[in-house]
Amino acid sequence: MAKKSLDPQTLAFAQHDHGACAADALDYARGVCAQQGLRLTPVRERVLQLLLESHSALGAYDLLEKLKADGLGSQPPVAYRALEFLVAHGFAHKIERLNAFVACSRTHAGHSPAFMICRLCHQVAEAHATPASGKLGQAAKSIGFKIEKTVIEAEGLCPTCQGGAA
Amino acid sequence: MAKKSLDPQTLAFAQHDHGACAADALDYARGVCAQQGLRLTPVRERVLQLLLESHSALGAYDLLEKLKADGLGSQPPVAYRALEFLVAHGFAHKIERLNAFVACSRTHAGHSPAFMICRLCHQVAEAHATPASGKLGQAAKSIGFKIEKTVIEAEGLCPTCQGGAA
DNA sequence: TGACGTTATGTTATAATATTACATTCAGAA
DNA sequence: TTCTGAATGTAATATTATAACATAACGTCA
Repeated sequence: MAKKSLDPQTLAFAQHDHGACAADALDYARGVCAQQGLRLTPVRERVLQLLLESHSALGAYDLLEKLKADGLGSQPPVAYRALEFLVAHGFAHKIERLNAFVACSRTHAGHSPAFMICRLCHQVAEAHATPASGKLGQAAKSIGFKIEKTVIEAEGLCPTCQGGAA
Repeated sequence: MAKKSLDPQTLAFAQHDHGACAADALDYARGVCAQQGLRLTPVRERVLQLLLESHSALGAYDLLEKLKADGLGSQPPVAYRALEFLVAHGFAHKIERLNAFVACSRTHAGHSPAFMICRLCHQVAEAHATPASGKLGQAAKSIGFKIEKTVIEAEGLCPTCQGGAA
């Protein structure tokens, strides 16, 4: 029985007001873009919205279909370019394990994220990692490897799916 | 100036007798297979050999080309099936970040590996991770997420490439 | 031995993910 | 307005991966 965490970093598996969660994230992205002179264009904003609709990872082609439905672009590069922008600016992350993308839960800036992927419900929770401090960091240091980026993804069962069905 | 580590886990970036390194790994795999009644068939053994030739990750299609040259199979499933076997039994690992595969440096059994990928020379070193103990483990525990498998991959510069060229 | 069940391989086709290249349009600065 | 760079539209194609089914090899046990 995990404590009923309200840690916004790992919201995905907790009950929460998802409408507000998504709206906040979108507002945040709009703010950052305004501040930094980034262009949150219709395609980019729509992709972010689509990612924010759930805490699941979506493939580029899933997104592309929805964009099509909105009349916002129909060829793969449209989706990939929007995702590239969102990832570059930290509004989304790629889940390498799934070749898919999630919105950033953005509760910490300039972070090095870690993800927990439920193999049943496919939701993805984001946590903050400190790769430099663990075994990996030690190993890197001891051999002189300079870490620039880390991919940290755990696959398993979320609290809900552990109890429930198959 | 990292210490001249002889840690076999992170051999990739250190000078070592690679012929022996590869031969040992192959012998080890043969032994395990003999012991456990696993069939290290010609295709599987050849794929392992190919992976062992370098400490770089190879794509399934790279391997397939080499298999072709050996007359050992020419269609994708041949390579993927051999890789599936090798990964399932811990003789190789998939590097999710690269959609490619490396031989296991197998210096620890039943492990949870972490990888360091040099973005210049493309070599990959393997280290032993303890995901349960770091921030990720804490986060998982606190929300009740049950980790079954972890992907831990660092991208950056190996000692050699830091000093050297571009 | 030979018939059977299982595991592995061969092969075709296709699915899923991602990028290149080039034309066009749009937004903002000069 | 004109220019410039950024963003988008679009076609084509590259790369990674799997499904499905036929055939062959292997082991076992009657």
